[in-house]
Amino acid sequence: MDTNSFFINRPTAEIARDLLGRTLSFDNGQEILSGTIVEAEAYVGVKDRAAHSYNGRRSQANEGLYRAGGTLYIYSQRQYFFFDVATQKEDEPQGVLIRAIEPETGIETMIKNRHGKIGTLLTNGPGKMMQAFGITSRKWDLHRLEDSPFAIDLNNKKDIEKIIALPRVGVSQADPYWAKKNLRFIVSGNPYVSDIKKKDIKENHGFILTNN
DNA sequence: TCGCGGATAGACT
DNA sequence: GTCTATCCGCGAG
Repeated sequence: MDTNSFFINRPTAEIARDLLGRTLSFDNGQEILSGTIVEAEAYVGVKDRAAHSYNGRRSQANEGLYRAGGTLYIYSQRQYFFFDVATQKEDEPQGVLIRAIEPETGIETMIKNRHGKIGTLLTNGPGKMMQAFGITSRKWDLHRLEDSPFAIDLNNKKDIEKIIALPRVGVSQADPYWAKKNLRFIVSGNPYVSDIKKKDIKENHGFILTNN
C-alpha cells in the first residue's frame, strides 16, 4: 500500500485506528530506531475545537496540516517535539498524532536519548517518543513521509486483541463536545500507552500472539 | 498510586 | 502577557 491511498480518502479517525500495530521507524544515520504504534489521536479539521487548524487557523507554525495526506507535521511545544502525519487532500487540514510506541529496535540508544530512563518511560507519550528518537529540531516538518528518515510499515501490522477509543489528552475543555469525543485510539492492555493504569496492563501487551 | 505545580519555549493577541 | 495536542518530581494517603 502506498502513502497516498493510506492517508487520503477515508475518515481520519479510521486512519488513526489503522495505524495501531504498525511499525514506526526513524533512521538516525547510525541505526534504525523503531517501535510498534500503540496510541494515536485524530484531529479532524477546521470544525475540531481541539485541532491546531480549528476555525481555519493557518500560519508557518501549522502549515503541515494543510498539506496533502502523508506529509509530516512536526512541531514543538515547551521543550518537546511532536510527530504528526497530515491526512486528507491538500487544504483539508486534518491529521494524526502518534502518541506512543512499544520499542522494538535501537532501545539502548533510546535510553541514552532519554537520559537513562528505562522501560515504559522511554516512549509512553508524544514528547518522550520524539526525545527517544533523538529529535531536536523541526527539520523534517513539511517533508513527505517517504522522503524523510521516518517510515511507517503500511504492509504489515500486528494482530490486536482489542482497540479502545477514548477522549484525547490535554485538549481544550472549552467545547465539551470536542473535548469528550473519542478520537484517541489505544491498543488495550499495552503498557506503553500514556497514563495507563497498572491493573489494566495485559501480559500479552494487547497483541494476539501468532505461533511459529 | 494519586494529584498538584513548576519548568520551559514558541506562537499568538 | 497568555496559552498550550507535555513531562517530571514531590508529597500525601
